Amino acid sequence: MPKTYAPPAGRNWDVLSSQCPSRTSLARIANKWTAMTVVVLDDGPLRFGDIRTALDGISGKVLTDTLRDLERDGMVTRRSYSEVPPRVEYELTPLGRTLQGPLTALCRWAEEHIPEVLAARDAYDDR
Amino acid sequence: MPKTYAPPAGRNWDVLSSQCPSRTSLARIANKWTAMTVVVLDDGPLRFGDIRTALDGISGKVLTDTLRDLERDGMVTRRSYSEVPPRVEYELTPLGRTLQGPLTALCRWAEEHIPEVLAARDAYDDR
DNA sequence: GCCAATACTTACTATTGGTGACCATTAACT
DNA sequence: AGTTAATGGTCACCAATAGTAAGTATTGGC
Repeated sequence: MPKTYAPPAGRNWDVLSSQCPSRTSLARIANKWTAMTVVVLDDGPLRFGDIRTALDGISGKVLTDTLRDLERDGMVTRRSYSEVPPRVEYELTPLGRTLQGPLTALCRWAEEHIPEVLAARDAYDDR
Repeated sequence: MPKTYAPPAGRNWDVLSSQCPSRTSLARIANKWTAMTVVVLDDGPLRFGDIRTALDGISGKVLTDTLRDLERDGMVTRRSYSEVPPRVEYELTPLGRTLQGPLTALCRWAEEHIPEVLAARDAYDDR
């Protein structure tokens, strides 16, 4: 029987409580590389190298770490084919797909509101 | 005349491009403290100390840094009253309020899906 | 004169992010 | 036979960021 989890007795899960495991989970998903990775995995499985290219500027180590963390938390699956050169594909799980809405929204926000943000920064730095 | 910004010629803003300023902005908002701060500022202005209490576990320095960055990017306003002891209130700007939807969704996701995440971690660590 | 209260600084340490070099494997060239 | 290229990593290292703990300024109340 698989283990199931419930919040601490008499409470609900609450990211605002420093003891709550949901806060650790928030820390993982509220991260630029996580957001970009999930967005990029939107159209089906991708190979490691393709993700690396799509995420323009990410280092191999950081991408490995990001994908492993996402895999551990059940958001992506890793499929490795015994070929040479090696081929490894990553794909969102159903759980991972539930993140696409919120994380895509974040990326869009950054793109849509960047003019206001840049203007605000100028104003602040000019004071 | 206030400065206005447009994306690089012939392109749109794109967080996936490492040169695009929207990626810096994504890095700021895709952050656990930013998310929690925006969520907590939902009901009107709050004092520094109240935010600190609500964010259970954040240090003074990190909260100061977070709030200053949000202020610089035009998402919160800081109002300081000349009293002793000092009183400083922080409030979301209209721009900051447009972040509430996406960031509240992230926090909720963390709370709602934490049982699945914990189960996935167990499964991964048991392999 | 001393303490409490608040919103910070400052100096320090720990953790994370990021870089560049290297590795194992085998097909395709020269 | 030796060399090159491709892929998905790892490793040792350095830089940047997050976090900790102590200190500062101000002044009303005791």
